[in-house]
Amino acid sequence: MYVTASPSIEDDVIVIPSRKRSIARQATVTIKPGKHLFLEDDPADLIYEVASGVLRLTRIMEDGRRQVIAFGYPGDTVGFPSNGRYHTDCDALVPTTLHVHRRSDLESAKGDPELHLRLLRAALREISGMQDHFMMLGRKSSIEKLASFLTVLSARVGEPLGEYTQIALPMTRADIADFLGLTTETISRTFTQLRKSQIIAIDHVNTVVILKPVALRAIAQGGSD
Amino acid sequence: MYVTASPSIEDDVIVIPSRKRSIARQATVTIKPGKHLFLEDDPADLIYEVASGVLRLTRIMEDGRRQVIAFGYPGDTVGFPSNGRYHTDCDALVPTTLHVHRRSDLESAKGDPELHLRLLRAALREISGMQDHFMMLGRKSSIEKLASFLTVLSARVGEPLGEYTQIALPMTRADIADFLGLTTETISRTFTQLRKSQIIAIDHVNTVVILKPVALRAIAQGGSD
DNA sequence: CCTTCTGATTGAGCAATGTCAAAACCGCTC
DNA sequence: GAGCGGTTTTGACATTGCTCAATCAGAAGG
Repeated sequence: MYVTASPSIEDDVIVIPSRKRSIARQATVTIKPGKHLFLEDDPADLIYEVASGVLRLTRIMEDGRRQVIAFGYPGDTVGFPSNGRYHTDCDALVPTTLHVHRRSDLESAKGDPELHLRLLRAALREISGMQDHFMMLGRKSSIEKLASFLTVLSARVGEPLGEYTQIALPMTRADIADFLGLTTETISRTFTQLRKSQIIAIDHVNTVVILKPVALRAIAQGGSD
Repeated sequence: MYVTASPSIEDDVIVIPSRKRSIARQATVTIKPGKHLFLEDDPADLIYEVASGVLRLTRIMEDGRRQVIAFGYPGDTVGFPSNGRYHTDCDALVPTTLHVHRRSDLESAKGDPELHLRLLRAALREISGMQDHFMMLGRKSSIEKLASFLTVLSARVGEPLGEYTQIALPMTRADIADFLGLTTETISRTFTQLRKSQIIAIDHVNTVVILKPVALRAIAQGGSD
């Protein structure tokens, strides 16, 4: 089903012992675009915190249908295990650096309680975010989905550009489609629709400027009736 | 937007100090059908483990669109907080008993590490389950969604009935629809379709018998091409 | 037993989104 | 700067699932 020749972490990733001596086992990793950090069903020995860059977490059905579970931005924790295994594939969209934690340190009762608590908080944040995503996947129209996506990204990683906010999109239209449960064609058409109504401008294919954030948010929440 | 006259827990729920003295603060609660355990944005002081019964976790948009986030069956943990608040409404479909934990005990670093770890495990299990649900919401057809739903329920709470498996459905068609991102009409039509192809039998509206579990699973995973 | 109410089913038509195909665009390499 | 491969955009058409509406079924109460 899935790629079975699981690459060892070492193939793709450079592990650098961290300078920080306060937390003994912490280390830093860098990963190049397109390279996998882990695959579904790999034993989940390591848990990662994104320090810089963007990750893509995906699941794939036997017939090739794909769902992008999440994009991992700085501050996000990825690699939550279940039954000791990863439950998504994970690769990098851009050069990405990560902090690494050994699962055994975090999950066992004897580990650093501070770290322990951080993992729990991250998991709870993750659950909350996923619940938002449910509403989006299950109940929103294509334009509401895309508007929601851009609104969230804007708040999270938007950069001021004059009086507007600019967003870099390191993922393809197909990635966005698989994240929102749509097709690339629908994503493309919906971008065009938002552009024509002057709510966004598309500078480059991968660079969006939000011209009317209020209107965008209104659409995201279904206020376009 | 949401019901603002938040009922205090005491209105709906009877808290009984637990007999188990080993875990000081644990208590048991019972809740009647239709009664709310908590509402979205309530301060999340308590975390619950379902002991018996079924809960429904929902989120509602301003315009009334609803997403059922999950059904809480025995063994499930509900009430994961984020920023100290609940992020869904939660009510009971049938009489339900729950074990109660104070959040402060679980989340702070000083709480019982054993319990602490159980909460983390529950959160990780939750994340894993939600990831499955993403694929379902984003990428499956209506019949695949319903087949997946019945397959999961069958494994989780199916009861043998002769050589077949019977499933009780304490939720309405509308609940199933809002769980799967469909409408009641589509759910109804899809049930009919599965019944006519002899894969399930509908004994009572709320009681389904799985006649061909293999076929059902095949449909659930997209094997109906 | 009859009425009533709510939820479930079925039908007909429609709208949103998917599919298939072609064209345009962008970044590379030669 | 011409050619190439992959991505994006656009168009025409098909299909899935939704909307609106009618009917049906089952539970509760008089």
